[in-house]
Amino acid sequence: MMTKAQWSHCLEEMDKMFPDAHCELVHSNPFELLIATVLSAQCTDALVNKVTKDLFQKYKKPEDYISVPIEELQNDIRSIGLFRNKAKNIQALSLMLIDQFNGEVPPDRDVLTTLPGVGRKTANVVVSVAFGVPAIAVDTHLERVSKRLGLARWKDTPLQVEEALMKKTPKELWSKTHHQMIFFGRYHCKAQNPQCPVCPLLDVCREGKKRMKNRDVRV
DNA sequence: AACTCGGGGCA
DNA sequence: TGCCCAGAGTT
Repeated sequence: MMTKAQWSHCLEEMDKMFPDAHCELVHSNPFELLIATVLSAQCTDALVNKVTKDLFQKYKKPEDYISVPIEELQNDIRSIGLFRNKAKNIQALSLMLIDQFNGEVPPDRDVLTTLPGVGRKTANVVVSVAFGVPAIAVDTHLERVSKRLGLARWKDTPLQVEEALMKKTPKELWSKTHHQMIFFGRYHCKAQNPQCPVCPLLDVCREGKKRMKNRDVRV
């Protein structure tokens, strides 16, 4: 397993590679971030941003989302995947915010998870980006990178990966680490054709060294 | 643990 | 045109 010192070195190298890593969802308040993050499940942030530009012009408050027929909301988000589920979740979620939370987004990860369409990953993004709560939102990028580097075991669940990362990372860096790892995973440590031959983390990466030894990697 | 829900992007 | 990408909920 990777040591804390090695992981600290990795974070420094990722910072050099992606100094501008940041949340890519376009939003101006916690409610918009919540909607954008729910929409982002199983699709890219770039795709979500195409939809939310118009969406947030039309829908400002939870009340606005439940004031239209579900077919209309479905149509407004049709170009992203899973739009029927997401439209239903957003209307149910808006109703819950009005009924239980005075129309506000609760700034608590475990409370957010009770909302429909909000799992642990989405809740972690919302509390960390909107409310500054230290959190590491584990998506497929973080999961893959953590397992390749040797920070987590191959059989670990996303929650186990999150716990391993929190254990090895200073708390004040949790939120930043999430964004760095997203960029590193998407553009460098890709699911297909990871850039091991030019990777600055190669000397401490379990999977990278294995791949270089086997030389089945395209350079 | 496996399955389902749906599109866009890209080769 | 077929493969790859990206979470939550249910069984």
